Amino acid sequence: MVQFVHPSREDITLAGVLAALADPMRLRIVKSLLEQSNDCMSCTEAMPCPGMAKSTLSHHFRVLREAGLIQTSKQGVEHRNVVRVADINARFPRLLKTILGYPEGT
Amino acid sequence: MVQFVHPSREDITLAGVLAALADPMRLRIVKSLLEQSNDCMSCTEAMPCPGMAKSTLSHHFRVLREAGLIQTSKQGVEHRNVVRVADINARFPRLLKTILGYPEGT
DNA sequence: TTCAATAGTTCACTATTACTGAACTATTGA
DNA sequence: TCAATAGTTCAGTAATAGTGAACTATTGAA
Repeated sequence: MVQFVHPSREDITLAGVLAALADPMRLRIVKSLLEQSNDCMSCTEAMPCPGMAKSTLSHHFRVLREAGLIQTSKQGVEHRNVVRVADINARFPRLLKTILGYPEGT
Repeated sequence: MVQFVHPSREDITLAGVLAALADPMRLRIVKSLLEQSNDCMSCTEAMPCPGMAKSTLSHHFRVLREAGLIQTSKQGVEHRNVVRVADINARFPRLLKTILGYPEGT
């Protein structure tokens, strides 16, 4: 049985969030998730580039999860991921909106 | 003769800036620099914690410099560092103010 | 029930990056 | 010219990232 590690809201650190977002792949994953109507996607749906290895993708999701940026829950055979918008906004107001507002590839 | 590498404004990347700030030491260095009246300090003046090795400090300044966050110029025997506020604000509006606005240790 | 397919994780290995002591360069002042 | 100061560079170790291979868990079909 797989158990996911999700830090509580107060354990989310600025350094952790910045480090997690300081990677183009992960930034794109978070953007993809937020562009969904329900903010919810499986890991492969949110894959930033086609050829990427499954284990690499899994690694990026784990980094985002352990930084407190996303919440992962198992639904059937796939994992549904949601950005923890409320938690991040409570802890670091305007941070998400600011960082994700810049155009792709900057 | 020591030559410093400073990226031009358009070469400053979001990932680079976030990675540079995703370290408590470097975040404190940038905060220190901005709290100065002239935003200008030598490396040792901006040292985030007393016992830190000189080479580690130098390393952190280099990361900040190569990310485009600070500009370093030699004045006499010491190096004066300035935060490139205009460049960062032009490239990533509100980013600096947002990130540096959170209380210490978050 | 059993077997195959799918989604994702974990392991193990290599490759890159970070930290720091030691040695070095450059400037100033005695 | 010599010593002191500020900081860099080098080299070695420690930590972190990327990925193929093997594994777990769920679903659906024979």
